[in-house]
Amino acid sequence: MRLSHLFFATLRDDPTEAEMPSHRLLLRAGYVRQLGSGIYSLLPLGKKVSDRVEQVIREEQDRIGGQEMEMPVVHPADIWRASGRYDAIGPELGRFKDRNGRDMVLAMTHEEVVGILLADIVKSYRQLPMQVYHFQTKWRDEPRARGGLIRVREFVMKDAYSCDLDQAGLDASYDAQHGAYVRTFERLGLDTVAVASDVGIMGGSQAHEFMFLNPAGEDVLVLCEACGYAANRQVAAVPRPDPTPEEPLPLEEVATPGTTTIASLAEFLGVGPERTAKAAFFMTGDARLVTAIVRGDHEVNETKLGNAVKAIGGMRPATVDEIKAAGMEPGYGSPMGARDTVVAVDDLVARSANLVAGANREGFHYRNVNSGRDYTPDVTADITNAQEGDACPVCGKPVILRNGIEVGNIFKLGTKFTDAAGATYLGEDGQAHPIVMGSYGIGVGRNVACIVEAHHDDKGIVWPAEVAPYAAHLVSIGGAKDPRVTEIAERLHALAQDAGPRHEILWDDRDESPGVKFTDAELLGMPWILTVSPRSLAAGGVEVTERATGDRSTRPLEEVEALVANGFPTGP
RNA sequence: CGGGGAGUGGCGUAGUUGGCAACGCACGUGCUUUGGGAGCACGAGAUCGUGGGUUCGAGUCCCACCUCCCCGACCA
Repeated sequence: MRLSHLFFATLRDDPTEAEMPSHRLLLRAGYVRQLGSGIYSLLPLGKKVSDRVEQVIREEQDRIGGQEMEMPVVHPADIWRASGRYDAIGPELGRFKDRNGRDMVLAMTHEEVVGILLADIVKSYRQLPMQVYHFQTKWRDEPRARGGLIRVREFVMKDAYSCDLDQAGLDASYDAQHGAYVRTFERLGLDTVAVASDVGIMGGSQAHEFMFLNPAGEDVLVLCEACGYAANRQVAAVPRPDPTPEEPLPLEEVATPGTTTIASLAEFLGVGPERTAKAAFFMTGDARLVTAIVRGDHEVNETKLGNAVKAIGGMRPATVDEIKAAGMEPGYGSPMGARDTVVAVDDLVARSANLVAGANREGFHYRNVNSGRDYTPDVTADITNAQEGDACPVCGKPVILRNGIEVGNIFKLGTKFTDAAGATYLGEDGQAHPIVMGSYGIGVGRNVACIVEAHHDDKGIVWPAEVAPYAAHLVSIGGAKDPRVTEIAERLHALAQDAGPRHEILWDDRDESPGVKFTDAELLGMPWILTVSPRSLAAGGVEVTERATGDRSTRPLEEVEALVANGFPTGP
């Protein structure tokens, strides 16, 4: 490809809206352009990288027997009603009417369609197990897009669906996908860790997220370096030892003016935060006020809390008015004397005696509050976040906390969607059985962004060879002075073209100064930079520079021709 | 949706007490230049996010709205 004809433009200045390196570099180097919040065009370079990433995913899916297909972006709303998700999912599901006034949906995932296809096509146990996948555009009207390609509203996802006879079959498919994901991310140059995760809107019994460790990650991971335990903090259950036992003491009201935070309360009373209980208030999607009680030295984990109280339609922080309507005082709140609220108590609080808790009266707290005696929990469960240094639930060593970006996930779905679609098979026993499904997603664009996060330096992108849009970047200098330069560049360019798509190189044939060309070559990030100039010819050939290391050497023309035709060495 | 910030040629910005919209880069033409973001000359390009209002006069002041970014509640 000749750079003079490439539909792209590099930017000298950083766009102000781009904060993450991947966002900044993909914009500056001309891989993507933004159309709206969370909506991006892939320019030719970006499309090439995306295709290369897809190809890696495709090869690993095919390796475990996945069959590529393609399902529609637009679905009749009825199939989402049948699965219950039309109502269960909020505004992130895109909805519209067609010209006949029928409700339609922009797909955010494809379990419903797979279920319907299974009901149509699979009749016998002989047709299973089976896996299908596709690369398809998803629309998810996220509350907030961020980080360029990291979190967008429209994106291409590889979603795969395993279809098995029974739970044991699902377990095997799940393990196969797990292995495929490990190989996929390794080939993409992404260090990932698979963490146990919440099942969320998918339902089902087990799920893992593949996390790329990055400080800008939106998820917090609980990791044990000693034994390899890894879980999303949303679900990480770390054991908390029993507090020292004490006899319950009589309740005692104390004036604590101006102590609306645990820090100020603990300081005022001269006790540690672990001697206090704090209340947090949430309103569920099904309009229940939840009062969550955790110890002052912990924080509420909304995922655990939502699961514990079986919140339908999610949860949001409650408003001051909602809290007061239940008879509680924000800042001095506790379940004592409260009405019309679901009281969820952390099991550590339930085991801790004589805590300080709010008196539901401004400026007052109670000492010696005991769960069960002074108020009655509706639910007692682990509803707090794991913290750095907590004991690993497997080996007991201290855990560490890290941020991660979810680059893929795997879910054991079960029969939720096949039940909704009536997808059954006739078993050897002559009876109808529901098909057991799993679902497996990888966001292509997010992976592109994460690869840049992992592979860049202060000059630009450094693509791993596996996903680079071109095998090499050819810089020709001084063609006007020495006709051999253009001649050789033409020859290398043609040679690469004939060698096939994976060997294609990008030739900067523009009439630009050497500085501009070198700078752009480093910004664009092809793994190899070839320089042909009167100087390189005088030195005996073509200069070959490895982008990642900066190692450069001048090689005889024949040697460079062989590299271009047969492939460059892959990294160390 | 809550909090914070920003909208001025393609990109990055300046714009004073309200008084001719400016600068760098990029872009076009010509000449020079060619191993690390070249030089000179000429040139094109903006209804200053939108709609109201105040005023002789609004990029600037007031009101409303829209969009985008960042931090929180959701997910690949």
